[in-house]
Amino acid sequence: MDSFEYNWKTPNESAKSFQQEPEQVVGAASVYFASEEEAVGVEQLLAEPEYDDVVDTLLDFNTCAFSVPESYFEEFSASESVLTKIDCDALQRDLNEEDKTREKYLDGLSNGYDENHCSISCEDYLLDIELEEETPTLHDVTRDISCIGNVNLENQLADSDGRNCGIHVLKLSDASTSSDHDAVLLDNFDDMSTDKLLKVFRNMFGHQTSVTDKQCLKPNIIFGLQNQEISDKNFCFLKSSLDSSENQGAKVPPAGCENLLTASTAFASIFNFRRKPRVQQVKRREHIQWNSFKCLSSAAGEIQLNSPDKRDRKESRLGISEQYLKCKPLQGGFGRRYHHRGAKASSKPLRGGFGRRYNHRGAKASSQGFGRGNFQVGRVQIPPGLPIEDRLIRREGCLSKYSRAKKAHDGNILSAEAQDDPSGILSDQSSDNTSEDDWTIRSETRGTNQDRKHNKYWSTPEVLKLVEGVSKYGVGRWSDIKKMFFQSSMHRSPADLKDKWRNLLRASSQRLQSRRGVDAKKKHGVPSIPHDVLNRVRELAVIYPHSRQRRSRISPTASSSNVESDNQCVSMKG
DNA sequence: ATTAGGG
DNA sequence: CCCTAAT
Repeated sequence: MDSFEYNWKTPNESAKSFQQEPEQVVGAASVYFASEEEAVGVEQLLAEPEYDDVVDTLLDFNTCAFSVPESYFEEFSASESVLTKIDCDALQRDLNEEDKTREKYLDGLSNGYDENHCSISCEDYLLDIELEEETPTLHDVTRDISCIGNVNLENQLADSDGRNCGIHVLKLSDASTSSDHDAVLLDNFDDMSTDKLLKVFRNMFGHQTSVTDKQCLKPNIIFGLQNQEISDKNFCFLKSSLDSSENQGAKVPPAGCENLLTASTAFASIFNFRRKPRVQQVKRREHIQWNSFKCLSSAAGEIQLNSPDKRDRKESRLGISEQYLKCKPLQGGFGRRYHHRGAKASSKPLRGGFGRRYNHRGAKASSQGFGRGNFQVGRVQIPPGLPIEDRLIRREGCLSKYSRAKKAHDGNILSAEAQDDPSGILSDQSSDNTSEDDWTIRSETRGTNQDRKHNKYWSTPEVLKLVEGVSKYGVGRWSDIKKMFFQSSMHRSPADLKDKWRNLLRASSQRLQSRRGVDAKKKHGVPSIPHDVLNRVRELAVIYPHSRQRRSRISPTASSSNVESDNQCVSMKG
């Protein structure tokens, strides 16, 4: 029953509320508040000076997430008088207690979602903030909630005056879920059957309601219409009646709420639940972000507002991200991803530190010829390996012909090099099915991917060579080993040797290789390291327990006879 | 420039 | 595989 997804309450609670008397049903809120009471309740809650910190409590910029514990909702829905009579002490206590468990919520958020709590993404809202300084702050948004509430009040008044709410609802929700292929005409609520109203309600909020009273349904639907209209205005999901004589004063946001569009968009963004499937989530975010951007930009009169096709939109988004955010992660596309690596600009948290970046690393192109350093342009650190065109292009988010050709050329070289090594397994970049959520210019960079040097698995012969080299030179003289045993292979830098040795050590010290791990490797076609090799590694580990520096202090006589010869060999050579 | 060690 | 500090 994904129709409950947008409810404030958990599915269980919602189900429970369905069995209650209609009067007790406050009307489960959807993405938007389903009832005026709830909207006003939130407004009042946030407006209360005692709850000034509520916003801060709920909105944690460090995680870019909005966490609302259940207790709040209970407070919301329990009392008929909504929030004005909430026991302040109780709420405060809840807040305090919640401090402790808040991290748990947030952890849950970062892991996906927590069944018991609504997690709400505010990234879209933050994007809004980023785009325009005059974009409302959260306080503005909360203030504007009253605006939304007032709209409802006004319209209720208008409605009670006998005026019609002439509205054509062209498409209130996803067509696949809508059983109404025809537009629903809400010319007159009073003329509509209860069934029809229920249908409208379901289409609007995505779930059914047990409320059968027309008088209860009407405000909900009106309110939903207003919000939906406001939010999705640009996409014409709903449009005002063509008959202007009929709908005067009925459906338009009242004057003086000019910024309602923006505000409510931001508002809706805040309350955009994260519990939807990922794909939907991405779509929704894209939608909202574009909408927000459009609103803001049109206000600034900067860009034309043609509805973009997908590609244009993407480019625009890139423009936004590059220009305004400057810190969106840029993921490398190689088959196995160890960490998220991001455009290095984000080493410093953006805007007072929301968004902990755990292991986002800079996109690096440290091929051997260029050393391992980066250089920095402004706040953005650019990989040194790229030609200047590409550096600029990364900022612009579009590619010139030249660079395309260049990249293709590089890609050929890369693949040719890969073919050169039959034992190496090509990293398949195509299997990278990361969603469009990442802000990479993947479509452009794919094929070259200089973010990572290579990702060639170590073949058994290579491992043998390494072991041989270590037994000859000892642990730590990686450059020597590289020179002697890996001269031909241009990849495998000394550091790589060192890393591989460390991995070998790790593998060898693992008592019983977990059956699962081995199977997984076999499944992926990765040749597991022969046991005798691992044994040899372990031997060498005993012989050369530490790095070269330390080892030099160990008296050669302390080593076993087997090592003795090796050491002699080393000393003879070096 | 190399290496060790953390990530 | 990348990054940084240390040498």
